[in-house]
Amino acid sequence: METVSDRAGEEIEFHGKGGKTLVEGAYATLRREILEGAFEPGAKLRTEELRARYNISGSTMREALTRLLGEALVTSEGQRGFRVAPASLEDFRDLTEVRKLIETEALRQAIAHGDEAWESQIVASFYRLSKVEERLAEDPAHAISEFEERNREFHRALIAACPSRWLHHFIGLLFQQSERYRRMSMAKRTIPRDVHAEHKAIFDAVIARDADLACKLTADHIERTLTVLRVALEPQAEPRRSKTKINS
Amino acid sequence: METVSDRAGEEIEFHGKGGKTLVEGAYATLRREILEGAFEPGAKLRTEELRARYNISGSTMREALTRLLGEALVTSEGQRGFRVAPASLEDFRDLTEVRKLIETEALRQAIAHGDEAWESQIVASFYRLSKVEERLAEDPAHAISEFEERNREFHRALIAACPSRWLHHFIGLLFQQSERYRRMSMAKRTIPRDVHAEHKAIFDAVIARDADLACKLTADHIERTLTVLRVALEPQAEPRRSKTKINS
DNA sequence: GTCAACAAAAATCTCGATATTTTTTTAAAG
DNA sequence: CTTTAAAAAAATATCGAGATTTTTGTTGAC
Repeated sequence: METVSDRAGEEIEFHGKGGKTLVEGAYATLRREILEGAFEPGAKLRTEELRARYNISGSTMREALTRLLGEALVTSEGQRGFRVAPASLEDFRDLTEVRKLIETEALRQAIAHGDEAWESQIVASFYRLSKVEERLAEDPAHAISEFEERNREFHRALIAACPSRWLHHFIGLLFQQSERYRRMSMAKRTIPRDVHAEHKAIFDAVIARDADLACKLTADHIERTLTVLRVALEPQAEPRRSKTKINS
Repeated sequence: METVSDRAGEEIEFHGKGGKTLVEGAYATLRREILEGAFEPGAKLRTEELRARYNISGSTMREALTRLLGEALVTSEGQRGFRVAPASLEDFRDLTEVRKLIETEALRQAIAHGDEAWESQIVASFYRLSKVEERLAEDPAHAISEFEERNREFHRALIAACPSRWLHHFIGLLFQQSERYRRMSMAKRTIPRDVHAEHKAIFDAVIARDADLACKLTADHIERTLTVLRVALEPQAEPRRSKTKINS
């Protein structure tokens, strides 16, 4: 089992999936670290540095970085290497709008096509999500990653019956992008928010097969994270900066 | 200037862009070759073979392949290499539906936001497209690549005023995916089709800022290529195959 | 002091060879 | 003749070093 050195030189595991290739391991680990904010948006990603961090060779590291390029989590420019994808309120606003458009469409199709197996998967994932939401109030720092996982799983279950592969693909990309901002939003939590109540409302509407209501609630739900982050950023709005880049 | 060996061992140019890296060169060339159908959907892409074809090393070739992975033009599985992304009527049907959803939304936003500069770019690209459409009737085989380029440019110009980066990104991916099918559809041309008239109608509606009409026409325009390909495939529908993979 | 040219350092990109895994072939057994 | 097992071949994945480009630092002229 491979290991990688942590920030100060500790060693953390390479996410013990046996059959995987080194590229896939480095890719998965770096992706998570970017999403969790271990690397600042826009930060330089030196191959030599990362190569050493993950104990792999340069070319292998480049291949892992190139994968993240395809998910828009890193950028690469000509002859001057890779960077973490920049983050901005404007980007998140855009992301949110497109997500509303695509995810509500997928939800509508899922409600139209879904069978009992689909429903039961929603029930199960909603239950699992609810459990971790309780824990989130007590121990936010520790439960947040598990919350993210179950939140993703719940949202995936909702639209699982949508037959469009391309909608699923795009939603996956957008959801992942949102995760980065969502974590920032939770870190700077300013507005009190009953996420569980939102999920419950969506859950009820979907099980009741009320497509219009479910889509409306989902759109509001997606929008709300943007509002929270916007409020968290606006008060300290320095008039000098116009583009409001986000630096964690 | 690098060269690559053609099918029978000839040498063709590496798309003479000077400042590019070898990875970018191989990536761009292979992408075009896949889109043009030089490699069959689902075909194995042996690194050794490609490496020799483009005169680059294995790791560099892998990096180029990984880029195409992010654009869903190739697939990669665990420890068994890369393949050209499969193509199927079902995939094209899905692609078409999603494209209609996203591209009409972008067009609506473009019409709402567009200024005079936007309009003039549309006029220019429509003119350029019209010119090559004339040539297309006489000399299809030779004009097709130029038609594809100008067609892409026209469609891009139409939605250029849409402010959403993510819509642009997805539309770019979907348009590229469609290109592969579009070329198949043109090769097996069965139904007579006045593409120029379709473009003209869209052009007029957009310039008149009639969003509803423009979106309707665009959706029909996108749908029509699907219909053409469907008709071209259905007559020879062998009852044995259920999934109707497309093998050029 | 600022700018430019040049040199040194650092980083990126590329290569060719090796280790590992999968696939094919061959041989043996039931 | 089919199935199983072992060996050989082919293909993938990985490495570490070298070539190329960008960035940083220094010197000298104006």
